[in-house]
Amino acid sequence: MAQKPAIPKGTRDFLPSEVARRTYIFDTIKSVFKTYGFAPIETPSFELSTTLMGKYGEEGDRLIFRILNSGDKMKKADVEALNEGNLPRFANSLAEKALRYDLTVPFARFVVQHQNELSFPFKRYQIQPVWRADRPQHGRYQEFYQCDADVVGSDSLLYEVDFVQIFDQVLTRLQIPGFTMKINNRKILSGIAEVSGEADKLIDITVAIDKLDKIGEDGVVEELRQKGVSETAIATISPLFTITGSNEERLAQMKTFLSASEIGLKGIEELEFVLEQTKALGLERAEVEFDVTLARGLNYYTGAIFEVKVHDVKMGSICGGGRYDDLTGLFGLSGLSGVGISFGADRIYDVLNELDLYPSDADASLTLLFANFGQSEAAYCMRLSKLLRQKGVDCEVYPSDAKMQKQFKYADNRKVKFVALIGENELKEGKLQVKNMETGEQIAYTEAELLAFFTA
RNA sequence: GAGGUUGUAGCUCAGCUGGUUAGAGCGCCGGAUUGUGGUUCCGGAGGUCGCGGGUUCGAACCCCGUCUUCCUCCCCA
Repeated sequence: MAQKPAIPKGTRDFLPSEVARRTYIFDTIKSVFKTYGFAPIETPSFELSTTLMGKYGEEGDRLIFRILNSGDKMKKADVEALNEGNLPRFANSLAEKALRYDLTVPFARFVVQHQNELSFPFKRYQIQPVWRADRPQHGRYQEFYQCDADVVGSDSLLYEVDFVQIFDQVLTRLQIPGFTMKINNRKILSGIAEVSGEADKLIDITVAIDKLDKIGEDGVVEELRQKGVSETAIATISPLFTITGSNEERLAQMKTFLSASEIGLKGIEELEFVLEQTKALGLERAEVEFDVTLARGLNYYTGAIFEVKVHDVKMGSICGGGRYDDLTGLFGLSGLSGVGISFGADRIYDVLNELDLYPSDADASLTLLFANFGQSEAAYCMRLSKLLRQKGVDCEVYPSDAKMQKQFKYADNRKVKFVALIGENELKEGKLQVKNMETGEQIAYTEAELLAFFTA
C-alpha cells in the first residue's frame, strides 16, 4: 500500500451497522409519505447545467458541482469568454452538466417534461443524494440525502396542513423527544417590505431579519443599513424584532402592522388557516411557532415557509420547505402552484446518533450461524440452511472448521442471535444443539423441531 | 468564496525549550480453555508521525506549500 486511500472532503463511508440505521430513517420517512398518498420517483444524479444554474440565487450557483466536459467537447471551451473575464460563461462552455443541488428544481423540470403523463394534483416523494460544493462543517456535507415530498397543481392550503402533520408524524416516529416547527409566509415578508416602502429590497430585508436570533437587533439594523434600506423603513421594521406571545397574539400584532398591505394580510389569512386546522387535528410532539423572522434563503418560495429544529442539540435545521407558485414557470409551464418539504436525512442521522435514539433492533444482524465441524457436518448444515432460507430465515455456515472459540467470537461480533452446533455426535443422535447468544441457553432439537423453531 | 483550526498504531489520545530505538488505553492476533462468545490472566503483531518541500549536525516538534478535520462568516439539509 503505497499511500493510504481517502475520500473527498464532505463525504463519508457507512459500515453495515450504520447503513442499517440509515435504512431505518429512510423507511420511517417513506412509510409516512406513503400514508399521505405520495408515490416515489427518481431523477438523474446530474442535470444539464442550464437546468440548475440561476435557480438558487447568486450564492447557489457557486455551490453547484460542475461536471467537466470530456473528450472532443473540451474543444468547445469559450476561450473568448475567458479572455473577456466572463468566467460564468467560460465555465458553462466547459461544463454542460452539473450534479443536482436539491430535489425540487429537478422535480419542476420533471413535471414540465412529463406534464402529459401526470394527473394533477401530482404528489411525489423522492429520496436521493444531492451535492453542494460547500465548505464542510458539523452537520454540513458535500454529499447528503434529501427526502422530499411535494405536490404540484393545487394551491389548496390543505396540503400545507398535511405537511405539518407529516413533519410531526415522521419526527415523532423517529423518537425525537422535542422539536419546533417554525412557520411563516412569504407574503407576510412581502407585506413588511411593502409597508416599509422598500418593496424592491424584499430579498435583502428578509435575509437580514432572518439573522435576528444570530446577530441580534443591532446586527440586523446594521445589515439593513449596509444594503441601503432607508432609515424610515428601518424604523418601521424595527418593532417586528420584539413581537412576542402566542401564535395568535403574534398574528394579531402582525395583522395591525400589515393593515395597509393587501398581500401581507393575505399571508396572515393563509397562515391563520393552517394554524387553525393544525390545532383542530392536533400534534403529537411538534411545537409550532409562527416566526416572522423565518425567511429561508430560497428565492422561489411565495407562500408558506417551514423549518424544523431539534431541541437541545447543536445542529442547524433538519427539515425545510414551503410553497412556490411558479417554479415550473422557469421551465415554460406556468400556472402550476407547488408546495413541498424536505427532510435532511444526514442531519437526522447525526442527531439520532448524538441522542442515541435508535430502537434496539435497528442494527439487527444475522439470525442463525451454523458452527463448522468439518466437511460432512458443514454439508449437512448447508442443506439445512437452504431449507431455512426458503422460509425466509437469514443464516449462514461458518466457512471453515476453525476453533470453536474463534467461531463463537465471530458470532458475537456479528451480533448473531443463535448459533447451531452440529457435529458428529449431534448428527449420529439426531439432536441439534442451538445456543441463544443473548441468554446463553442451549437446547437440543430434532431437525423438524429446529425448522419449526425458526420458522414459527 | 473569506478568516481561523486540526492531523501521531484500526480507534481515542500522550509525546517537555528540536536531541538515542515515538508511548498508553481500547481493539486485533495467539495461548491458558484441542466442542462454546461476551469476564479474567499471560504473550505478540501493528506507526513512511497526513503528503511534498525547506531550515538544522539532528525535525512528530520550527518554516512554506498542499490535502483533510472542526469552527466563525456566506449560505443551507
